[in-house]
Amino acid sequence: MKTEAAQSRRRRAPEATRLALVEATIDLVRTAGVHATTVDRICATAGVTKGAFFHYFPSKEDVLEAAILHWCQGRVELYGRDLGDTADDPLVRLERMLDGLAASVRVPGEKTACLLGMVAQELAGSNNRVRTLCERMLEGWTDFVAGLLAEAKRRHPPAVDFDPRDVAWMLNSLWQGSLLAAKTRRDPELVAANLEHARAYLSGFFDKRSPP
Amino acid sequence: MKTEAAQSRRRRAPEATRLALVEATIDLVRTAGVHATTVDRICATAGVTKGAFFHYFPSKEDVLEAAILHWCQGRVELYGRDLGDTADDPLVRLERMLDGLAASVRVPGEKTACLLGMVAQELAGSNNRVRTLCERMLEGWTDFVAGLLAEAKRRHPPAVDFDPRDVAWMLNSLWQGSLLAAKTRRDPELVAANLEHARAYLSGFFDKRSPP
DNA sequence: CCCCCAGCATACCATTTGGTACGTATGAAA
DNA sequence: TTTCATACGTACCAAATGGTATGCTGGGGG
Repeated sequence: MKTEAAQSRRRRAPEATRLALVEATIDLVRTAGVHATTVDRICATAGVTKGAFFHYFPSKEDVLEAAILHWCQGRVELYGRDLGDTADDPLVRLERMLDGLAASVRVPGEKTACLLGMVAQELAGSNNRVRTLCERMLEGWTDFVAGLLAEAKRRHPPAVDFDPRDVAWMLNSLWQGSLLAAKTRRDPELVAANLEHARAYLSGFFDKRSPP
Repeated sequence: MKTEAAQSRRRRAPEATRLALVEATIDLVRTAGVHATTVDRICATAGVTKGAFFHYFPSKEDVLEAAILHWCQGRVELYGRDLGDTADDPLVRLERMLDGLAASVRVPGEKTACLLGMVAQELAGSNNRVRTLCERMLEGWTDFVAGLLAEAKRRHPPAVDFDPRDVAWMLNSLWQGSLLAAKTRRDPELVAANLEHARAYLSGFFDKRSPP
């Protein structure tokens, strides 16, 4: 961890310090959950003191929200690259997305956990502010996938009809549940196996070869 | 909450007191998570004092484990009833299971949360004892479903081959993820919709009508 | 009838936690 | 060169938390 904010202690680098705190939060929450991630530990991981922490964030809840935003933005960028050109066939882009997701849990040092899932599971029942934010983020991702599915329907009239948003939510749910199960079993390959089922299910809709 | 253990304060009812503590733990953890569920709150909900708590459980982790065991036993009994006779067609029993799961989130006062999922999400990365217990419980459920699927394969040779355990893990993952998403969106119907996709996927395997 | 131990209740404790008060260093502007 | 707001660091605090020590109490065995 210990970003450059640690070394350049008294050197002014506000953005770097803030980012270090946000990334430390992401890292800690993903491994231990929200409540087990204390402000002190965030500071220690980021290499700054409490004074710095509360200079940037009025409360612990505020770093959490910043962390969620930063995390989701990062994921959008990551998967966005994987998907390739927007002009490509939506079905191909969908395939690339599944490949990208499977690949993301196979990265050696990477934890098998989604920040959004961790936070939502822990706080959805008790903190409505955070719950709403998680809902918005989940919805964003689902909308994107639903868009791909809708475009795929238009370009490749499916053999069986389906509701894009409905299917997108199913994929999102399966993804979250897969991470949960994989982490519990300590077997990232479970995610890949589940994504293969998702792929098979999707291909069931479009199974007659369609014109380019 | 407040079970009869509250009223019969000085009345000796060891089993009732223990059960009250376990059920209070289940209830609280399902809504707020593990770390947010304090020993004090468990005691208050169960209507007993800390002295009683530590008389039955050496530590907080021990109630948690007892809660997990009790919860899983309760679920096995609940769904066991829904499935009907063991001699029935496994495919029919599978359908009943999906119906039972969908129904379980529609119960009016019921929370949209699985104790196992909550605990696993929060502790799998930090507490190996509890993680292992959760893994065993998840595996138990998966084995059961895999057994049904294997029996279904035997009785109704499927059009497309599949690995029962693999599919069972997928269903388990989808279930957990659906609860997570439904809780975040505050929409239990999402679970039902996702289970319909599961049903459709399964029927894809057995889609040619087979003899009774 | 008395004793004694399981089954609680009460009071307390050390540590941790989120948060505050306030001091100090830095660099850019005047 | 002085000024001054920003960007931190240090020292502290009240509350919460998991856990302990110890005392009381009722009912079943002797």
